Amino acid sequence: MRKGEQTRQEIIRDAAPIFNQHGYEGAALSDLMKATGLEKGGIYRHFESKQQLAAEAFDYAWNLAIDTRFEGTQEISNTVDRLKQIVRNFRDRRAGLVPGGCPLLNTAMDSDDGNPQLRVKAQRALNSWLDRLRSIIDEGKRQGEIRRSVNSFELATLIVGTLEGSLLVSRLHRQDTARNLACRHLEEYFETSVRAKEFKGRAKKS
Amino acid sequence: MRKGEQTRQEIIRDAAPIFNQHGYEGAALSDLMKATGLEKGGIYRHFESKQQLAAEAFDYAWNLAIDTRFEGTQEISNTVDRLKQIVRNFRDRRAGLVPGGCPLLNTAMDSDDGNPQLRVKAQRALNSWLDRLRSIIDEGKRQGEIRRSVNSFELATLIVGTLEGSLLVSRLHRQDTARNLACRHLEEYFETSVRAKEFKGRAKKS
DNA sequence: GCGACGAGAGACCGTTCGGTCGCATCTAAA
DNA sequence: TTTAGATGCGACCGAACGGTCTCTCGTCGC
Repeated sequence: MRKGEQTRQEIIRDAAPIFNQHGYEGAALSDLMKATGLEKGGIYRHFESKQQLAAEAFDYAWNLAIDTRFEGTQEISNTVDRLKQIVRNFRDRRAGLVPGGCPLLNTAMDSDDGNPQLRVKAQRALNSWLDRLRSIIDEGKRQGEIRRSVNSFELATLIVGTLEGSLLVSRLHRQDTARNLACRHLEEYFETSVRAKEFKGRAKKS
Repeated sequence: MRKGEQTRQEIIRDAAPIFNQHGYEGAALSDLMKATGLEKGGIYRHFESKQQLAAEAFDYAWNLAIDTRFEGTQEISNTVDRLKQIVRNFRDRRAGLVPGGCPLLNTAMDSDDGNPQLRVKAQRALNSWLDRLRSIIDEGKRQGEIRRSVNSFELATLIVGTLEGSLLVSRLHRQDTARNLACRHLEEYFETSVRAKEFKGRAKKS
């Protein structure tokens, strides 16, 4: 019983990059066999279908990604600075992740037509990410660090959209320019339009 | 000779939505046969491979998209207002496009691993889009409508990244919120950080 | 109206797909 | 050491894949 569970986890770990790089359809069982070093029967012993394996591989990849993006941010007391660190994490911390880029971006596109099971997983992943950002923004508003005029849902959506979009352009261009640009833009935006102003000036725009 | 060329164009037109919705691998020949109403031999009479058909279908879809996004913008003399109209076009003008969403976004993701031919096409499409935006921004700088401090390449990249990212989130969420938000954000950004402050004499309403 | 050729059909090809299953082997508790 | 259940192998399956080729039919210049 012990050995089996260990093998199962290894399969997930080895299969995740394949799914993340090639997509669900593009990840052939032969690829998964090569990556895991197992034969077909060895894989199907632990998963009842390719779908199920893909689902667990996505969870593995996404958890790794989301943990990395929020890494070392809990200690930052000021919420605006915390948001800035999250943006910087998105830009800088790419080591240790599952190869193939953001699992959310990949799976969202991959499952857009067909594959409802993976699509639901991607939607939940997006929502969980948005929720974590929203709660930070709401906390900031409560603490007076973020302007009351800021809509937390809208800001969270803007952050996610901007970051993921820059990722797409960066990947197509094969260079980091777009990602760096988006991060700088967001940090600037946080300072000019999100962070609550001290009493020296009056907030004038939304 | 005439009949053949007409059929060829019809195949491209009918195949484009299939490729745009399902991706290259996901678009099976049987799907293309159903969409075109032709048998296998009828399709291969006009295209020497699935690859070639996919490439031409992408060109068709992308030209339609890019034309629509710049539709009715040449007449706008002020460059900042022109940029704003492009953003609005991106948000609003979705009728008449090839179904399945932005061909650039789709093909970029689809060809990220493997399929170098389509990837090159996507890269060129991105560059052509960026170049058209850059030339507008440069024109604006020359005419004093856009601040000299603005880097045209960076602004163009930011616009594209923000728009495409919002598209992704919108599609995953199955609602337009993210797209509308991104457009509003960009328009605001144009006014606060792009439009030159001095010459407000030629302010033009949209 | 005829003949030549362009156009399309569809049977056929080898390969690969996801998935199954009987069997050999390994593991670990008694 | 024994042994029963856990684990993994790989031949096998039907379906679907992209692609080829021959043959028939429709179109169009003469």
